[in-house]
Parts: sequence; C-alpha cells; structure tokens
Amino acid sequence: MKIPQVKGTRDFYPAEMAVRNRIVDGWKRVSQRNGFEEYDGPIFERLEMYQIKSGDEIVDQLFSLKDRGGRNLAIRPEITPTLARMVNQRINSLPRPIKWFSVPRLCRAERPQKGRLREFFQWNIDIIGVDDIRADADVIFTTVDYLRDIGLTANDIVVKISSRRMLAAVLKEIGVPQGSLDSLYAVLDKMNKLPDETFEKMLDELLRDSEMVSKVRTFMGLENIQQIEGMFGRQEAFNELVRLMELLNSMGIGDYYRFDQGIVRGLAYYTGIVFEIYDKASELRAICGGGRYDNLLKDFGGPAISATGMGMGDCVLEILLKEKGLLDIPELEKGLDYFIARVPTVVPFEDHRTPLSVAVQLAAEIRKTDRRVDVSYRLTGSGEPPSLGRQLKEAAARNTEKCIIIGDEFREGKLVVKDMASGEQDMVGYDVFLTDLAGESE
RNA sequence: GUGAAAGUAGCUCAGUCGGUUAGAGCACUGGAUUGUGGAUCCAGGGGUCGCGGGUUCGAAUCCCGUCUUUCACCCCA
Repeated sequence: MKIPQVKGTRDFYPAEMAVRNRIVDGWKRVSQRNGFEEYDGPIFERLEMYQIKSGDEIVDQLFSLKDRGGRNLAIRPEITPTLARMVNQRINSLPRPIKWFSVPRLCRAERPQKGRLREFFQWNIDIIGVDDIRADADVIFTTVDYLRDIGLTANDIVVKISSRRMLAAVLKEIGVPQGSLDSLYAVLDKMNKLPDETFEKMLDELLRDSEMVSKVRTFMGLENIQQIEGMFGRQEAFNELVRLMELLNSMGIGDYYRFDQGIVRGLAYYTGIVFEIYDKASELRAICGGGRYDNLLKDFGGPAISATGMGMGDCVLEILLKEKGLLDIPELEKGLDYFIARVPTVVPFEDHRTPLSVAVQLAAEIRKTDRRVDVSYRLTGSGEPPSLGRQLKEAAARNTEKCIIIGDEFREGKLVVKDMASGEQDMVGYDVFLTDLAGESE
C-alpha cells in the first residue's frame, strides 16, 4: 500500500540533505563565531505556553495533541516561549551575557504556499539581559554575517530597520490615542503590501480624523531620520537608532541596511528596534525578522529583563539561494576520498589472503583517519568479483577522489593509488601509504 | 479558513472528438572477449494514468467527490 506524504512536509534525500546541512551548518558556525551558544528544548510543549503570548487564535494554527494523562500538548510552532521558560527556570544562575542560538524544527498547521511549509527549520539567536543597543547591533550583524558568508551581497538583500519606540513617540506627537496603537501597528505593517487607497481607507476607519491620517501618511513617506526629526522634533528613540546605525557602519555592513519605518512587525510584543531582511527584488516574503522585546520573560513568570533576537526560516532562504545559484557548488556533491578496487584474476596471496580481504582491511585502516572510503559490493551474475573496469566505473559514479587498486603487486606489499581526476597512478607500499595518511591527518 | 489552477514512470512531459497489451527523453539496472573509469552503443526493469464513485458495451480521456501540489487571500510567532 502506498502511503502519501503529509501535506506541507519535505523528504530530504541525500541531495536535499546536503543543501539543508549547508544552510544549517552555516547557521551554527556563524552563531558560534559571534559568541552565541547552542541550546534546544523538547519538540512539544504544553499548549498553554503558546496561548500566553499569542492568544487562542494561535491554537488553530498549531498541531496539538493530548497525552495519555489528558494534558494538552502542542508541537512547537516557535522556540521563543521555550527559551523564555528555560531562561526563567535558571535566571539566577545563568552567567551573563545570555547569548544563545538554536536551530529548531518547527511545525505550524498553516496552508502551505511559496516559502511557507508546515514543517521547517528556523535559526533563532537571542541576547537576553543586555539593554544596550549594542546587543541589537550584534543580532543584526550576526544575521548579515551569515547571509554574507553564504554568498549574498548588498545587491541581493536589504535589512530594513525601524524602531517601535520611535514609532510610538511620533504617533504620540501626532496625537494617536494610546489605545489605538496596537491596531495601528498592524495597519502600518501592511503599508508596503497594500495599494495606496486601501491603506488610506484603513487609516481613516481606525483614526477617524483626517488631519491625523494625513500626518501619519506624511510620516510614513519620509525617507530618513533627519526628515522625521525636522518634522516631529528630536525624540529620545532617535538617538538609539542613530547609534545603532553608527555601530553597523563600524562593523562594515553599512551598505546592507536601510531605515524604513514601514517595518513594524505584526506582533505586539516588540518594544524597541525592529528589523526585517528582504531580497532586493522584493519578490519573496521576508527572509527573517527580529527586534527587541522587553516583556517576554515577565509574561512567562520571570523578571522584567530586556531581550533582543531574530528568527530566520529555511524555506524562503533556500528559494533565494537557489535563485542566486549559491547552492550548486561542487563540495555539496556526494563523494568518497578513496575507493578500493581489487583485481579479480589475482590468485590468493601466500598467507591465503585475497584481494577482497586486503581491501576491507585497508578500508578499515583508512577509516581510522576519518576519511570516506568504500569497497564495491558488486558481484557478477555467477558470483565472481566484478572486472576492474566495472569497479572503476563505480568509483567514478560515486565521485571518488582516489582509487586504490589491489592486485599482483601486493605480493611485494605495494598498492596502486590512482588519482581519478588526472588519471595518474603511483605504486606505494601498504605501510608507507598508511603512515603518510596518518601524517597528513595531524 | 476562502478562492483559482494542476495531478500520466524517480524527474520533465507526450498521448484525450471515449476504442486492443499507455509512450519518449533524462535517471536507474545489466552488457559491449573479465588489470583501468566518466563518453558512445545495445538491452532491461519500472506506471491499477493521485484515490474513490458515476455515465458507458468500453474511461488516462466525460461527470461528481476526495487527497496532494502550486499560486493568491487570511495569518505570519
């Protein structure tokens, strides 16, 4: 019986797995070189945990289950609540700074579409307990450091940065009542995605004050902080933004970012700097998003400690990397360092050893040096060893770097080592070969 | 949750005014006188035409349902 694949999931055959590892290994490596330590939690958590932050609607968008004791559980749709729980549990004993990263596998019961599946991987980095804008700069830098590392340039992507704090200050200056802020954020977040008229209509309905609406629209049309400052006066939050940009410039990623007050982030919990990264052609959904959140730990029963972080899924990133041709590189191809072929016509050696027994022994020896080695399993129809040509063909098909041939010269303790790319081959003593190999590994 | 399009071999597709045992290319497997590979040539395996029902003497082909995929909306932690 054929069982169909589950909606919105992927199978990772070796070729896809190589791509996934390329992405995930980069996430881990770049996190570590930026001073982040890896953590992880369980793949399911108590359902309530996800209701705290996001409310009941979220329950429809996650996979939930009951355990045998009747507890409501959910497969994690994000890892930030787990992070908050873990940090809160040991808040008094964790050494600071808390700079942690994770690459969790997440599930969301959403309708799959381009760049969005029901199961995916997400790189998360967070800095907890550092109020300084330098932490926000580090989060943005680490993110760009990765994207740059994997081959994306300032011509491919753009980091759009804004500040919830600045937004709140300006909107207060304009006269927007405190109670309308959260719903207004949701509308402003859509500005770039909606036609002008629809956007204006939504503002009208929300604010019911044409002067306020026109001020908001003017503000949203401004291009830099200086213009905003000129129109709405210097706000405390501006210093923060300016300092962030100075830090990013010093870090050498000045050409990657752009101020854009259209970046609001849908979520209510952001309180400071917010950012999103897009492909420059802006044809895909956001590659990642993040920002400062001051109340999350408190919401999960911990102290009021400020935090800043970022999340990046693998789906959109992979689409972009494929478009840019950054995933078709030779190292991604499967391969062997050595393939050991044996000559089938050779009669057993003096101590009754056969080419095959020498081959498997040699393979085991080479594997001790952590190199990829294999010996053919192939037999002819009559159960005979395959021809040498056949074995070399297999070695070529498996993208082997060097082939070792065991034949008559082994009576003198010699191996034939053939370079598959150049076709050149040498005779080397068995012991000398292994000694050289061990030497190279050190 | 809403709307639209699509589903034939592992992949890309051809085949339908309804008519015998459903095809191609690529991929895969085997072979081309067995101590030298990638090319080429030859041969082969593989499909209950997504699944279920209906119409019909007869369905890959027409109708209905369903599942999956893709795209857009909703949402985006």
